[in-house]
Amino acid sequence: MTARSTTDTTRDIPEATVARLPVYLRALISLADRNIAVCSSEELAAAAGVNSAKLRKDLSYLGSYGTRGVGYDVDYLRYQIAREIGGTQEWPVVIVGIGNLGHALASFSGFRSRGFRIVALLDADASLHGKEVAGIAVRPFDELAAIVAEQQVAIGVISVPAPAAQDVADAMVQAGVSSILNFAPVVLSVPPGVDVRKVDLSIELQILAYHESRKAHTEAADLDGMPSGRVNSVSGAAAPEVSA
Amino acid sequence: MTARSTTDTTRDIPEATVARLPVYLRALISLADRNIAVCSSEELAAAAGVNSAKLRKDLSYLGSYGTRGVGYDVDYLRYQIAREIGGTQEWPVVIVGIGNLGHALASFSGFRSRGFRIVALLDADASLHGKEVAGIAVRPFDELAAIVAEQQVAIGVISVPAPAAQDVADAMVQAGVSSILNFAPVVLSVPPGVDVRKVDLSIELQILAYHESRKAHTEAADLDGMPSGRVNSVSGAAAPEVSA
DNA sequence: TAGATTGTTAATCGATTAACAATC
DNA sequence: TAGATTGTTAATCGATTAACAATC
Repeated sequence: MTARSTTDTTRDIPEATVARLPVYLRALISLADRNIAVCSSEELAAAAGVNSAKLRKDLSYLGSYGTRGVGYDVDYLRYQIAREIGGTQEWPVVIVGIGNLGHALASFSGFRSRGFRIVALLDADASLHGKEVAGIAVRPFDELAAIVAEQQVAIGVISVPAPAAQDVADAMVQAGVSSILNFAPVVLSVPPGVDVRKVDLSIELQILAYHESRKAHTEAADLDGMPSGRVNSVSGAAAPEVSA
Repeated sequence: MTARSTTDTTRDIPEATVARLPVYLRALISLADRNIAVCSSEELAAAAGVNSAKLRKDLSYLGSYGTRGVGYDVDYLRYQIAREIGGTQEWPVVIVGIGNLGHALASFSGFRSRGFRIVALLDADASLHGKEVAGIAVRPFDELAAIVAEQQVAIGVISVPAPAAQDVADAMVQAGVSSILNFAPVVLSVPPGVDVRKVDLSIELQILAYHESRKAHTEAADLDGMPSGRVNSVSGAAAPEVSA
């Protein structure tokens, strides 16, 4: 019955909290860049676009890293969060599908700076092989298994057209990848133990359109100038996981 | 106190449900393409990667569009969902920031096929002006206000580097855009009434890495081959909205 | 000590799920 | 009528929030 490892230091952190930790980390980095050494939960929450109660609750799952009456040491908290979310190690990543989107992903500097190293770009299209994208040569899709084994790749990114996505996922799983970020607009089937997160660009727009179409109705009623302060907005993609 | 319009036919649909409606719509289109005229909640749920109880609950917010003992008429349900999420009209969209990502977004065929028409590509970089991307000429960022007004643009996409994102958001809001899809890794401030959704590529990978780092511990315990069926995975980005 | 701010509790809210009565 | 499947209810679960005791 697959007993849990006994080394269970891992307090389990709620999914919603896990999804916000990278946001807090980014906010802390931004504060550190501005030479701010200490911050209150109120300040950090503002920088992260959440309310302070939620922030404190989230941080409480990690431990007690603040000082009552004072606040949080920016560098210390930053280190603790980075450690918690595995940001202190480097993760090798493969990208499969080097079309427009794959090209953009390969060129995206944010991955590297957050501990992800793109070790290979793969595409089934032979006309792309050998071409360099962001300084990395595109290689044949067939080499996936060898690359994953050799470089210990745990995370794969799928940016192929929808009809090819399931086959790519199957090959990734077969090769030993156990976390997949999927940009193809399809529901992937994967065995238990494999995590899939999906980024679906049209769906994001469709959700906006839904709310937009509802706004039209009440627009007239809002014309009497109501106070219009600014609100920090975060709507990170907090997606449910898959497969135990 | 901004009274609600009296034309309140809108049963209010939970956010989590709204985020899944586009997934159901896509599943129905796929069924229709395979000439399937009727489906049960069980079948549709499988195609959408959710369980059938959730699907039925979600659909119940729209109305009673099924037939007990029979199932759902694919075309009819498809139409009803499309109507509900505003997919029967066309939404003009502007994209600001035509770097690698903006280029990929402009070329993405999924937008057009889901009722979004890209009416303009804007960039502050003069060297891009006049260049065509996906058949659309890149224009100066300055023209934003004129374009939004002229084409009645409600939805804007931000794919500029992080430091420029807030300025772009401000200009969009000023011009009359009230829904923003933000790809820049920053927390945007917008006035109430403006919706922001955020797609944050590094954060998606960081969430995967978090779970991945926890998997390592229990790996050994899982070696005794447990049943490993397949599981449909959906982890759409179900993001909380912003600003009332 | 007085003031500030954390970490935690408890209440509330929203989402998920199983079960089943309604009904084709 | 018997079998199938929806739409809804009620229980459960997880996330958010306000409030405040603990404590620097």
